[in-house]
Amino acid sequence: MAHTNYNCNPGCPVEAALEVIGGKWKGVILYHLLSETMRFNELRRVMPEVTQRMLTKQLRELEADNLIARKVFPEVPPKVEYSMTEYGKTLTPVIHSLQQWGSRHLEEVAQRVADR
Amino acid sequence: MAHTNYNCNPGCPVEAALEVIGGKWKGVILYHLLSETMRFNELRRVMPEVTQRMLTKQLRELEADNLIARKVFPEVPPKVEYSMTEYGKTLTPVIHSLQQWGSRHLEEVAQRVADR
DNA sequence: CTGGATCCAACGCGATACTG
DNA sequence: CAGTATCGCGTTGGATCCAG
Repeated sequence: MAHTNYNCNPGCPVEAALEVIGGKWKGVILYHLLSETMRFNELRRVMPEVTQRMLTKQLRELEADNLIARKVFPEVPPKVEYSMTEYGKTLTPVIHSLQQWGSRHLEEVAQRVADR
Repeated sequence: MAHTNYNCNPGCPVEAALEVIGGKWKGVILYHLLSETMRFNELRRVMPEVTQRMLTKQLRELEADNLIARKVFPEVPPKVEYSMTEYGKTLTPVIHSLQQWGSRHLEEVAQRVADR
């Protein structure tokens, strides 16, 4: 289910992975959903700078790729929960290493600023 | 767990990481450069679908973020080598996990197709 | 609350031509 | 070989309104 152009030397693993999780906000979405199931507006709250339109779009794509599950509760007011699928959970090492590196990177950048 | 920064903004580690390596082709570029130093046209060859313009741009950004080094040889014809910086090499776990997951994902997708 | 539909500006990106 | 410059279009994505 390619959303960006699929045009790889057939079988580059990194390209294949980025094809699926390389969307602008997908990494962050997966990061949050790995820690807990969340509703639509909960996701908006932890990612304030993502517009509703974009959040919806990225969620749909992740769902189409079978990484997350969308569960609608037939209630009023509506309630929709997003959670990782079993397949999506296999991304744990990827997101985890991203988080680890990001943490150290934030320190690194802060250090560079402090040095000035 | 007790110290995880739940509220993502600002300073979400995953966002910070994606900020730097989330560019459309950066993951693939880093993947290749982690295995070996390469010249400009060598990179083009292993990533045929990336235009020259985009490759140049992404390389410049990675260089600005101190992840890769650009070494110009004052020769005719020109020769420019791109390599990982020491800091860039700290991305090894990230790229590695991406590659691992991508490999299994390719098998998964092939399996889905075979099932039909 | 959880979206879908529409309009429109911004710019990412490709194509092409040119240069040291 | 390794870029830079310019043009132009198509997509992205924000803002807004509407709906179940």
